[in-house]
Parts: sequence; structure tokens; C-alpha cells
Amino acid sequence: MPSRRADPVTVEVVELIGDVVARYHTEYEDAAASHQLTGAQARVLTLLSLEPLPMRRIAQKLRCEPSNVTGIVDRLETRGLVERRPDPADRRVKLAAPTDEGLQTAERLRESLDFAREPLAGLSDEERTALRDLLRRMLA
Amino acid sequence: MPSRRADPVTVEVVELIGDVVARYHTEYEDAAASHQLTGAQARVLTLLSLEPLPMRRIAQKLRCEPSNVTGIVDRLETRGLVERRPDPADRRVKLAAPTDEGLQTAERLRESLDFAREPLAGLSDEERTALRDLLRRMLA
DNA sequence: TATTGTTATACTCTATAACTATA
DNA sequence: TATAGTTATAGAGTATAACAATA
Repeated sequence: MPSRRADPVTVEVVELIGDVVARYHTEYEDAAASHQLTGAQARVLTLLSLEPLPMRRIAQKLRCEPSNVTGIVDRLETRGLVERRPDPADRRVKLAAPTDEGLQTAERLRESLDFAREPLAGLSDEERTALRDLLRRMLA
Repeated sequence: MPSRRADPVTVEVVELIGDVVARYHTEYEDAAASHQLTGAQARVLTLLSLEPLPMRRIAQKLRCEPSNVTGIVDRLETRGLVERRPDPADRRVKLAAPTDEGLQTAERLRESLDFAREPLAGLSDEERTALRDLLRRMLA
């Protein structure tokens, strides 16, 4: 049931979360662009740097249609950052896996994603822990 | 200066913020889609529901090129949600303004955007206030 | 028959550059 | 000459539907 009137603090928290989202998005896109990647390409490369995945699984992680993943992986493959491997267990499946260069790019991407690391540095240990606990409960 | 090694709590907070961002994005797109709007269209309509704006200002708010705004406003105008008005003070300028139907749609959009209202309801007043203060400091 | 990945198609968002009408 | 908005163009992401290969 949505429309219970929200108190002022809740309204402000929602606005602040909107600000966090906007800032996160901007920094993510900038970090991706600094490696000549789009946001979607950066997300897929980051996913694959954790473990190779079937095309279908990538679509599920991205919450998009499988047909889209074909193009994104095509472009990453053209760049030499990702390759398609056969799945020994099921010949219908293609596993997308990062190349060595792809892994390096993913690592540099992670490093340039400073969001909330710098701002969080201004908080004390206790405050960071409190923030972690509150966010955990919010997402539970 | 990015790469100072982050402590585990900071790492988890960054991950949690990523989760918040993903959830916010999903809910925003869903809310927009439930009104047959794309995310960009919903953002512009929401902006204009606060006050009519010159095309140029919309582009600045969206952090995109002015040429993109033409298409987005075109589509909102075709839907009858927005109209372009001349600016009496400068005949080069076109003010985009919501129609009555556009205002109604923007209001319903706001209502269906429950993000963080429901989850925040599970927090006490003190916790919400603490969260607000921590987010404020993070974004400062 | 069902599933995996792809192709074909169409729409939206995006940036760049060139154009117009004002200022 | 500078600015506001548009148009033209091209690339990328998205969904839908139809297809080939495999299960």
C-alpha cells in the first residue's frame, strides 16, 4: 500500500538516495568512458571478471533480453576484452569469458570507481558501521 | 588519489550502495513503464511538473546534449503530456510545460515511486534521522 | 518439444555537426 | 558574433519475433 503520507525525514532520505543514485551513475559512466566502454559494456566485463557466464545468465544479471547480450559481447569481443568459449557440458551454450586484457581492464575499472570511498573516508569507523547496518536493513 | 586500500566496512558500504542504485533504477524504470513512459521521458516530465523550463535547461538538468531533448519533448508532446510555449522575453527560447494531463501523470508517477518509503518504514524515527545525517555528510 | 544463442526489425537515447532564427 | 532550438546522422541499448542448432 503506497500512499501513506511520508514524514519529512523520510522524504528527505528518499531525495538523498536519489542524489546518491545520480552521483553513482555519473561516476560509473565516467569511469567506463575513461576506458572507452559504455556503461553496459563495463557492467558485463565486470560480471565476467568474476566468472565466465553463459549468454543467458548475463541477460538475467542485467535484467534484459538475451538478444541484447549478443551485441554487447560482440563489441567487447571486437575490442579483444572478451571471448566466447563452447560449454563442454552443453553444446547449445556459449560461455563468455574475459581475456587477459579484459581482466586488466576490469581491474583498472574497479580502481577508478572511487564512489563512496572518498566520501566515506570522512566518516568515522562507527559512522561507517552505522551506515552499513542501516543500508542492510533497508535492503533486507 | 584513489587506491588507498579500503577497509571491509567501506567495501561493504560501497556494495550496498550499488544494490540501492540497482534497486532504485529498476523501480524507477518500472514506475515509468507502468505509465507507458521511458525513464528519460519520466525524468523530463517530473522536472517540468515542478516548473516549465527552456529546452536548454532541461538538457543541463539531464546532463545531456540539447539536441536529445528535442526528441524526448517531441514524444511527450505527441502524447499530449507536454507543450512548447514561446518565451515572451526571448523569442529564441521555447519553454516546455506540462499539460493538465501531464501534471496528473507526473503526480501518479510520484505516487508509484515507492522506493525507500516502504523499506524506510521498517526503521525507527531515530534510525531514519541517523541515515539522513550520514547520507547528508556523504554527499556534502 | 523445449532451450540457447542469434538474427532481423524497430524504437529510444546518445553525441556530433551543421543549420535557422533570433539576440 | 553569439545563443536557442532543431535537423541530420550514426552508434549503442532495448524489446519482440522468428530462426538454427542442440537438448
